[in-house]
Amino acid sequence: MKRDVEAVLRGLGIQPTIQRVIIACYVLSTDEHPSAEQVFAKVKGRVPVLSRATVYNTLNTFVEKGLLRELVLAEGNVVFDPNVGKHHHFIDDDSGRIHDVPWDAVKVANIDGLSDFEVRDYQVVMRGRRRKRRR
Amino acid sequence: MKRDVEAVLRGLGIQPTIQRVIIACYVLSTDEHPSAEQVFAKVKGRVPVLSRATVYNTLNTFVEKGLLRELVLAEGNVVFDPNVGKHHHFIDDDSGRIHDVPWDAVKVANIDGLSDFEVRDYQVVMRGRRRKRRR
DNA sequence: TCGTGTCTTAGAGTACGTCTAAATACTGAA
DNA sequence: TTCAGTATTTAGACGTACTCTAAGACACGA
Repeated sequence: MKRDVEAVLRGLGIQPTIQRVIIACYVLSTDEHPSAEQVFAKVKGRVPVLSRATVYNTLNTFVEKGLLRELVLAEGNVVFDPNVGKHHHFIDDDSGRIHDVPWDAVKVANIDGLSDFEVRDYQVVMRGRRRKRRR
Repeated sequence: MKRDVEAVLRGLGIQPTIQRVIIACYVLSTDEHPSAEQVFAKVKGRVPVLSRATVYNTLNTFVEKGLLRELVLAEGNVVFDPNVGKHHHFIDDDSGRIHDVPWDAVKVANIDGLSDFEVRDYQVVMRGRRRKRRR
């Protein structure tokens, strides 16, 4: 795991320091959408010392290099999404948790028909209740 | 204008104080999507004294009562939208400005087909460049 | 080994927003 | 009108998320 991550970072031109590798290991393996503070809390124990500034710097670097995507969907904080492919988002009213929705699950038509806007990127943002899994 | 706004506020069960009327006049007449700080800056001059807390309280009250909608789309701050009907949003890469996109300009299909989620509300969020108006 | 540039650190600084306690304004009843 | 109770506003303290700064640690090539 660590090996792979190191290679990925190097491939993006990011020097794989201990801090960066550990942060990357965490954010790339979780299927949550953690905020910088959550990352800080999770990763802090796994490394001798770690400053808040490093976490913020590292996450921002990852976003710049395309390893992560930054999402601003809910109030109060920016979260990071290891899934950089095209997909939509669903936000649970109860828990506030963000879930990925596959690109093809929802169809959007006529984006190109807008006369005033040249759309580079888009997504559907949904809010509501998560349905109980039927078994 | 002031008269109308007073009536609207009263209709929603909001006591129309001077501060609230002036704030409402501003946010309801702008076609921007101002943040609380912007509202504070704009409105400050028009009333003898006005505290930051009042602006935040008032805007939150307006949202609760359905006069405004709160949007969290772009980094850094919550903005308020006087257009409470269904519509989509476009965010200009260059200026960061948010533009409304009519509900019918874009078609979304299969929202109801999602098996895991019960969608209460949704919108398409687009990013890109605003096209120069052709004349 | 040395030197240069990169990275990390702690803590100060900033921005946005909420909370508190006190002062003021409004309301309805007598 | 007067009064009491409630609602609203105020200044400033507080909280949280995030960025900046200056100094030290580290990495790597000559």
